[in-house]
Amino acid sequence: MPDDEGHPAPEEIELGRVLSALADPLRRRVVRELATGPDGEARTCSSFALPVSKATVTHHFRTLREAGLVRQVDRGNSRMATLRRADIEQRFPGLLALLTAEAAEVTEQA
Amino acid sequence: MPDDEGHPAPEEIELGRVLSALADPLRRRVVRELATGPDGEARTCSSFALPVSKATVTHHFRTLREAGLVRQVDRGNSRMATLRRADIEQRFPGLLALLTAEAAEVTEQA
DNA sequence: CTCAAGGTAAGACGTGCGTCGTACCTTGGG
DNA sequence: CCCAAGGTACGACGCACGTCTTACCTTGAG
Repeated sequence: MPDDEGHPAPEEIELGRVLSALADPLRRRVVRELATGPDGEARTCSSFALPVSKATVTHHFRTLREAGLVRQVDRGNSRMATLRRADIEQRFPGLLALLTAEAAEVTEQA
Repeated sequence: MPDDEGHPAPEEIELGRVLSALADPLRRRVVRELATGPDGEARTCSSFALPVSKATVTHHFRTLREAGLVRQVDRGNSRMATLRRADIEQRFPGLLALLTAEAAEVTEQA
């Protein structure tokens, strides 16, 4: 298992940390976008166009990574982030569905 | 609908507020105990024996109430708290199960 | 009636978190 | 080779949150 810097093992993922991570709207938005997209999708941090500075983006992704929600792997120039869908689903079944449901709400509020 | 002081309507319950409320271990413990117990169970704030002062207990229950997780009704001398199980389940299906699952973990960690 | 018990309100205090700017590192593209 | 682009590290700042103490209110019990 190479390069697991700050990535908790599946059984080490704690509910408290996950909930704290998801309490922030920006982080929830990241997870939501990843959960809505195809499985295994890898995106760069900057591709989410969060309305904050680079440093803050790094901070949020570290929080998501240390909570066990996202996996980050170096890919040359940039760092790709993927949703740990299976791990999350196994540990907290239905959690991701709650987030995507919120997305639907926001969308249909027109 | 009498005495809805600070109790959001079912459709007003926001995921962000709920997650923030559940990010605190003490509040999670309260909801967990209520979720584990029988439906409609009403308990006083003090019956949870939280390791904090009375004022802090009041603060936590206000947070839970304003998030829409708990309903508080005056009953003479004290104030009874009940879990809004149906509302939560309708709005965020599976959420309570995640909390009770955490309880199982903590229990079986012997 | 009187009082203890349960809760609340208001204010204070420390810590944590979200945010930023700056400096720095790495790497692929020209 | 060189540089812009993507990220990170560090330090700072402000605000929100968890906590407490104190004072106060309400109500059932004796």
